[in-house]
Amino acid sequence: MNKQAGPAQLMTDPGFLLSRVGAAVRAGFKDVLAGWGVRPQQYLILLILDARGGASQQELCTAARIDSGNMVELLDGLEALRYAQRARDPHDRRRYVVTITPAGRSALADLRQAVGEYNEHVLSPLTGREQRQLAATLGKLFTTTAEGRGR
Amino acid sequence: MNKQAGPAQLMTDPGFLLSRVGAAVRAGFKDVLAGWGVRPQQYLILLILDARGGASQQELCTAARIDSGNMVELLDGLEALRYAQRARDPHDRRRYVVTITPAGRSALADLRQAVGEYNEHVLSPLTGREQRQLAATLGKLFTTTAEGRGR
DNA sequence: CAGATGTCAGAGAGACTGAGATTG
DNA sequence: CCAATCTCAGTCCCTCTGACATCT
Repeated sequence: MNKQAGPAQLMTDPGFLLSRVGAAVRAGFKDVLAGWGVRPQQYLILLILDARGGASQQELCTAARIDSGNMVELLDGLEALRYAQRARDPHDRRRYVVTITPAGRSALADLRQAVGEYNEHVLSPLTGREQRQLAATLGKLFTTTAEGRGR
Repeated sequence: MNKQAGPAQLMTDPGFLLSRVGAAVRAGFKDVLAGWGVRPQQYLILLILDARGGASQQELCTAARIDSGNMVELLDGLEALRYAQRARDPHDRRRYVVTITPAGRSALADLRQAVGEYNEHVLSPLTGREQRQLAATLGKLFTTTAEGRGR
């Protein structure tokens, strides 16, 4: 087993590894969700809607860090699947109130199960202790890299 | 496993954090390289060419995990910048031998400096110990998530 | 009017697929 | 003929920008 991974120094570069492993995890994640016709961002939206009970598109954009230009198509897809629905906010008719449907909650239960299994699979090479350390360390980086996005 | 990942629980989900932080790091990385008119994949190619002294496009695709269809345009760009050049392999005229130019090595020195500073900035919220642990853990995941891609 | 919300069209990147030309 | 290498055209997803209509 030759290691052929290019410059060996990259294998210890946290920035490079973060970007590479993150992309690989995202790709596998996408494949899992594709079985339900749902994209990663739509899964995120369903999670938020389930937790909050309802949100404007603006709030969804902020919470999920999704550009408002993309949100339109993502919600169109969820409405076509009957997993979510839009309704004008009667108090402020510029806004839509987006809610998750019973069918959406049902699908979300399956999705959570599948995603949980995928996570276990991806993290299986690590010990439980390493998994917790990784989550804690990434949590730190998440809060600091989170700033500055959005329109 | 347990689960019930609402948005709050997502902050402790390693898979989610990996995908998010990885994307943020990749985006910042791209901005740094953009100052030299170089894209992340082209930087990777330069690193590999510098380490090996020369490679066919096929070898570059494998080492950098880049699709052969994309490699064409990436090398076109590096040739236009005079950072790399293609020459037919006289022993197998199907192949190109790609090499880095002196100008490419010079630019690469600057790029390494800038990338190093960016890495320090990104990882600054972590202690030295955490940085080493992160690199080691990601290294494990990299080898297992690496399989299966390529044409 | 100014500001907020949502929609739409298009750019650019990365990842991928399929077809074809050239060479071994 | 078959396989390997490279090129080209096109698709898909994600991100971002700018213009626009609607509503407060």
